[in-house]
Order: sequence, then C-alpha cells, then structure tokens
Amino acid sequence: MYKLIKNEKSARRGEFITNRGTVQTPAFMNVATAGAIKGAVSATDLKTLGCQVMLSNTYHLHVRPGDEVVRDCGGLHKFSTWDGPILTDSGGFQVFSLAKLRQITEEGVTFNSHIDGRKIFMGPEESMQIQSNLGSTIAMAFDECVENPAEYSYAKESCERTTRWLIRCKQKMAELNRLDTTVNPEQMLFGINQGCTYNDLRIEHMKRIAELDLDGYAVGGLAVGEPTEVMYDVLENVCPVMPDDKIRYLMGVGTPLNILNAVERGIDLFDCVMPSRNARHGHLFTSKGIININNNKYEKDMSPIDDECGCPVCRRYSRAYIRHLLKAGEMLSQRLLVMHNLWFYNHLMEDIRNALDNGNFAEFKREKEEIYGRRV
RNA sequence: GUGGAUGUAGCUUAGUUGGUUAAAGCGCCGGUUUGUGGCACCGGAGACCGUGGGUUCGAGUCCCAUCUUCCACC
Repeated sequence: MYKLIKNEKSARRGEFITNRGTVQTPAFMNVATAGAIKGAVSATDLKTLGCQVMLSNTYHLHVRPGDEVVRDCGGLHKFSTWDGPILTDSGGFQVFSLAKLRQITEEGVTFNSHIDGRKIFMGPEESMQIQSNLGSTIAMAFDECVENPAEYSYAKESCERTTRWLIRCKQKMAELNRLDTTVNPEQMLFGINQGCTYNDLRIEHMKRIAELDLDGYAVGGLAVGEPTEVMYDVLENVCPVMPDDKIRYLMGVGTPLNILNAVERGIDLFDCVMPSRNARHGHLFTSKGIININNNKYEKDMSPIDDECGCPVCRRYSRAYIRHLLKAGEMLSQRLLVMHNLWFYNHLMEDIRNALDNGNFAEFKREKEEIYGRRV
C-alpha cells in the first residue's frame, strides 16, 4: 500500500507499506541479481549501507540454483538472510538483454540459457510461478522491453502483447497466492508501462493497465538507447496518468541526475546496476562529482574517496590504498568500492526525502544537479 | 680460453625465401558502463629492432667486428 505524505509540485514524498516493513520513498533498490550484491557485499552490510529494498532476478535464480531449490530452502528471504522487502524482476529485461538468444511468441519467450545454452521457456505464468517460488515481497509483471529506437508498429504490437501478458500475470498470481503451499501468500504484483518513446502509446497503455488495480506501477523500457531528454519527456507524459494512490517505479534508472529529474516528475522508486557495476570498475560517486579511482593522480592520495561521506569505507580507507587494491585485483577493492557507491545512492535518496519533507526539493535539485554530473 | 646460443615496447615474445608507416599479450595512461550474459568493453602512449661497419635499389632479416646474457667443454 502506498501513502502519499507530502508533495512538492509533481515530486512525491511517501511510504510504501509491505509485509516486510515500510519503505520510505523516494527510494533506491539495491540490485542483487542472483540473490547477492556483486562485490562481496552481504545482507548485513546492506542494512549498514541504508538499503531499504533488495532487487533480485527471476531469470537468473531460475537458471541457478533453480526457483524450486529456493522455495524448498524457505524462500529468498530465508535463503539470502535479507529480511527486508525484496522485489524480483520478472525476466522481462532478459527478453531485451539476451536478444540474440531468444524467440518471442504470444505464449512467451524461449531463451537459450547463458549458463549452459539449454532452452528455457518463460511466459507470464512461468514468471509468476518462479517469483512465487522465490517468495519475493513484490513480483514484477512479465513484459517485453523493446530497444530504442523502435518502429511505431512494432512498439504498438509489443505494447498490446505486454498488456495481454499482464492480465495473465494478474490471474496467475491470484491463483498462486490462494495456494497454501505458497511461500509468501501476500505477494504483490506491479504492472509495467511500455510504449517506447511514443507518448500516445505510453499514455494509452498506462491508462489501460491502471484499470487492473495492481499494487504498483512501473515505467519500463526507458534508458535503453534513447536520449535522456526523451526519457524525461516520456515521464512528463506518463506520470500524470499513473494512479496517485499507487507507488511509481522507474525501472533500471539511473544516474544521480536521472533520479533527481525523475523524482521531480513524480517517480517514487528506482533500481540500477550503475552504482555497483561502475564501482567495480573504479568509477565512484562523491559529494563533489564523479571520480575514477584508477587515475594515476590518486596513486599517493591518502584522503578518503569522499571527505564528506560517512560510509564505513570513507571513515577508514584512503584513495591510494583502494586504488592499489583495485590495480592488484584484490577482492577487497570490489567490496570497498561497491559499499561506497551504494551508500552514496541510498543517502542521496535520504537527502531527497529530507528535501521533500522540508519543502526545498527544487532548490536541492538545482544545487546537486550541477555537482553530480561533473567529473573531478 | 674454445664452441654454441641470445639480444625487437617497461616485461614476455612474433616477425615468413631481405620489400611499403615493425606485430601481439601483459603492464602503463585515459574513457565507457542505466529492470547486471560485465574482475567486462573501447581507445591511447610507448621500439633510432644491443652497438659500429659492410653487401644491396632496399636490412629487424645476409656478412664482419664488438659488447651483453646464458649454456656446454677445456
């Protein structure tokens, strides 16, 4: 259930209540694709880093270790030891990212597994069954994420199929939640808006899926090749037709700047691999801008990554040492780098919430926008 | 001392019967990364081919000398 606490123009400060606790929004979900944050960051670390929601992936956990294994181990919460809310992505994005290894029909999608090449069929019912076995707090609808730019005719066709799939998802989820063998019988379902960069398709699709009265709504298929300005334009068109009393999730986005702009337009929830993936490659977010710890200029720099950061890494380790660990291929570098970036993102969201609480989000955004995009 | 190997980018090497701006891996430098097929990907700098002569239209490649390192034998 979503509760709007306060708004500043289109930007929303709210709470999202789940059977695993209340999420203060706007919030950023930390991506743990295979049930763990890449970079040796544990579930207990996530609490320290200010993470509210963990995100895992249906496709990846189905391939390995298998969703039935997770179910038999008591569900993903017990399995991973993360006791806060978990959102599972449906495998829809893999329709996009594994494009070379797939075939789409009305029934669903056939992939070749990226692990061993074997054929895997996934449709709406399969995705719901898997997510039910995982027992996540929130399941995502099985959709097709289309690459931009796309032909109007294909975008429309794909969008309509995603609607038909969503109806099947809703029905299957209701059935599964009624079974007494279900790990989480209160599992929620979010619908996903598609329509590529065509605002008429986006708006029509959003209105249509809003009628289904789901637990939340996501905007998908953005940040997949279109210019940033186009993404903002789509959000400006779609947010006004999203239900006010439901949480709004922008999938896979993004940079700190993207997040500020999306919050301004009315988005409540985000996820992105950027803080973790970039961290593993030495690309760090700081209160002064972006740094690349690989750069030679940090060789003897004994200051922390960010001297204004309160994260456990910045309180103890120097840039010089972390750079050395990264260059030397030490595992500890991955852990320290990822922890810093996740802290940065989670605390950026906290700062955004505070700004909304204080009614000075616009000012906050203007100030941070200048800083967060630049390289230092 | 004698005989035999060796010498090409910071490192390890490839360079065909002599033929245009000498190649690669690693390292170094810089960049990319948006519902994670990602310890990944893209780009860049860097070599008077041990040194000095010679043969040739042309030499990293052939010849001579010299030095380096290594091996074997006295």
